[in-house]
Amino acid sequence: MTIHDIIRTEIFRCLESYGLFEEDVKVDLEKPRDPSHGDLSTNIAMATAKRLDRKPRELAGELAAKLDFDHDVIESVEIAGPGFINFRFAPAYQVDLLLDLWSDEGAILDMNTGRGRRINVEFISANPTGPLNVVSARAGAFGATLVRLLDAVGYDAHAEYYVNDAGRQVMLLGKSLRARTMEMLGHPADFPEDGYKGRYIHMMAEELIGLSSRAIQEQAEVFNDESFQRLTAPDGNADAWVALPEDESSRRFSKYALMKILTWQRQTCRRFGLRFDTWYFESELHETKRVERAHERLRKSESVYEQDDATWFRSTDYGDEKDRVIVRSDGTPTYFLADVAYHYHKFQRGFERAIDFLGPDHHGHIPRMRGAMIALGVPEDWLEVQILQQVNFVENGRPVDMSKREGQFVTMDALCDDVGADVAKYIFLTRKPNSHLDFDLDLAREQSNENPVYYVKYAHARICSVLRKADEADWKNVTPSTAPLARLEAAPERALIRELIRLPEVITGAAVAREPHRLTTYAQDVSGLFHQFYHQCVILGEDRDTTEARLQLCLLTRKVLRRVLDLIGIDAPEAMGEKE
RNA sequence: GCGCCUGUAGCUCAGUUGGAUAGAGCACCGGACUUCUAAUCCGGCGGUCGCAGGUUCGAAUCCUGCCAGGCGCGCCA
Repeated sequence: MTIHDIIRTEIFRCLESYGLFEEDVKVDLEKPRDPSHGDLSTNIAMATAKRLDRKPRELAGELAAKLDFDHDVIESVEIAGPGFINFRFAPAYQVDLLLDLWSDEGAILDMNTGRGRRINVEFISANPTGPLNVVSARAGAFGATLVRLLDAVGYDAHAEYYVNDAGRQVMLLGKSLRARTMEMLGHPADFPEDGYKGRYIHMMAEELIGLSSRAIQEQAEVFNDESFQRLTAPDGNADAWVALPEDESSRRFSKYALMKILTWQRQTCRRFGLRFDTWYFESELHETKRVERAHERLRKSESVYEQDDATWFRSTDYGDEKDRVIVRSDGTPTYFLADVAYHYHKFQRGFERAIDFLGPDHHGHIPRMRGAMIALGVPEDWLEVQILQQVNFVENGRPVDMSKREGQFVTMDALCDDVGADVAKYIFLTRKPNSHLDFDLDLAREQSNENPVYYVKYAHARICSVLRKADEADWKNVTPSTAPLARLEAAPERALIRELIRLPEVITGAAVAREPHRLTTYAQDVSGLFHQFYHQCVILGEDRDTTEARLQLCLLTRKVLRRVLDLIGIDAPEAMGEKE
């Protein structure tokens, strides 16, 4: 029985004498933001006053007098403000919570909301037509942290990256590379209209020209280790491809470009600390006939019709603005149909839920995709879409153009070079998913020493330092335990403890609400309270009992910070390096 | 025109899902290093929560209407 249950039960017992029962009223318990208002608070008196024709504050006083609790759990019950009833936990109860935190078993017990259910989280899924940009970086920070959060609360979360390797964009990429290569080889070549003009195409062409067909095959060998087996290098080399008929030539260049770009993208991801359980290739959907089968299954749902030689899905039945083509009049399937097949396969793979992180330019896809899933017989709430709003980067006081085609954009690698992966991840996770964010690159660079992330890292390093000093002073094998922790009564100590025991609630809340940014807010709060505690309370002091208790508090704080930084995906340093 | 998102301190953003006196960081002003690391701490300055109504004991939070900004409305992906 949690403390919430204990309090609720007791409130309901008292309410019976007013003729109110559990089915009549909802008892909300919440944590007051002001610590002087206690640890939990209820508005029950205000919520029922009207119905009982009473004054809220008077009713609160009456109820408070009737409530009877074990003093080892609830220390006091007070009324305040317009009619709040505030509960203050007994120190012994808080110590129990702290010790739960120390033993992983206890903490996990509280976090068992996932019950092992499989959940698929798809993020980034950038077109393989250029280096990953900062929008992908934001998605990476969110997606990876959400996966860790879901795992932390007992889900079996799966990180997935969808590779659109079958579309026209990849062909266009190949044609762009072909044109650049031919240019460099002194052949006249028309650069495709809307082709990719980025510098990376030049770099790729330059590198390619010197390569033998054997060297190209060797480049593909790096894929043997992971889930990239689908990728193979094209036969031959640049000289040979240029001599081929245009179609076949473009195909070879596309294949090569795809291989190179995915290699880059994966490297960038690794550098950013991102790991994917699956890289799912669109081409596989076509080869395995899943696209066709999805088509047929949709057809059976009777929400498909023919018009103007094309096949349409009646997505307006599901709230879409207009119906969508799934097979073009030339007989080829649309991207949408492949995407439907992909998501349906996700469902078939046994995930009880799928979360997609999408950019704001894709929000229009939600109704049609949801509709298609429902038409295929997938539960309505199976697909969950999180829209990550655009990142607007500002450099030299000007917005940075993000178009890949024009080749002017901030890459994820450049971001790592500038501010470091840790700082970038942390900053992305200080914003909630649907906030539009302006990221001033110049400021991020300049401020890298004044950045909030260092505040948190420093708190951790500071604890490590104190603990090293303690070790030298012969405090070995300190472990949190009941009696010393119960001695912590100074205000800064109580405030820190109060915050630490929120950990399970913060993790659960962040996971359930899909709001990883709550972690950075929490890390900031814990760090701040630790810094205050550090300044106001001498840890390694004269009194051995006090020292022991405070060292235990340090250990607990460090554990909490580590856990949170781990979830955010950044390093918890033992010591801070020299300031630049 | 329709749809989605956003509007909170000079700037960048939080605000525990409707609670009590709206909070951080940066910037600015003033203090604290002979000390367990000052990448820290303490104090100050700074607000018609875009505007106007509504819902109720109570609204930054919910509903409606405006205003402003971003994005989307292809047999592209």
